[in-house]
Amino acid sequence: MAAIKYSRQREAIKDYLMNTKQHPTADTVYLDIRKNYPNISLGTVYRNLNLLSEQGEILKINCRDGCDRFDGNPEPHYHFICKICGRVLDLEMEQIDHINVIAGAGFPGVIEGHVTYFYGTCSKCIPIN
Amino acid sequence: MAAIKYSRQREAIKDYLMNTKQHPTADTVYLDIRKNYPNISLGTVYRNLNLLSEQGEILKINCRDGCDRFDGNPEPHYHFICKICGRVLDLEMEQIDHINVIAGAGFPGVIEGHVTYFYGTCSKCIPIN
DNA sequence: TTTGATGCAAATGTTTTGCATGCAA
DNA sequence: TTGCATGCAAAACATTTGCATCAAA
Repeated sequence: MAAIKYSRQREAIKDYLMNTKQHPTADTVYLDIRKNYPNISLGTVYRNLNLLSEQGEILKINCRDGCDRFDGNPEPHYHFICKICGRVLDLEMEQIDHINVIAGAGFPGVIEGHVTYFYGTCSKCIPIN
Repeated sequence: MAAIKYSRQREAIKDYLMNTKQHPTADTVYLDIRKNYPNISLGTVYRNLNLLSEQGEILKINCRDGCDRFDGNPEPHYHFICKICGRVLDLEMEQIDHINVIAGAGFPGVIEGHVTYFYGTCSKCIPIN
């Protein structure tokens, strides 16, 4: 197993993610980090985002709008995706692991977890009557 | 709005999906359809898969293994993805729409639905002791 | 000094698209 | 005839990777 060495680029990426409530794409991370590290490459951003999510330090969100998004909060939590503006928001709700039991009833395999996101209209996109 | 005209390619794709329990990728659909329609193009397969799923005649599944999969059964239902072999299986379980209510509590927007899949080990991949 | 990390560019894999032609209505 | 659908190839996109070089340990 390869030892992980410090890199200021990785540190900057983690820092950036921990200080935003947005759920940026890899490209957004790249563009923003580049303001402070003009020489950083997109490959490095991808490599570090993958490394950090494998290490459990960040979350990789598959929101299915074409590209992955990243969340600096590694605690398992649910997300909401606005179908109007596309924003990804954190939801403050309990874990709903009981649905694993529901899914497992009568299923011959082993259910280990679930991936869930909610969609709808966010407060900013609700039309004012 | 453009009228939709019959095409035997689209019919073959829909037929193929309705008669399989697999959840094939676009490329798999293409390769299999090509056995009967050697001249069909991948572009046509993609165009029709998108059209059919927009029409609600099939389901597009974002299983997060890089490419989308398709399901000839358009009724909402849940899927299980085996993390060992990657197979996508249908789950026979009730709709769990109560989780929308849980997610909506205290959330300022409107929750309209959720996307969920379960993962774990399928019966064929459970090691025999 | 050793070895992981970087920057760059090229490659990859999936999906979309432009366009001339084919075919349904 | 009209115009949607097709086949083909090129393009678009997100992501990964090979490699020489840089820097952490």
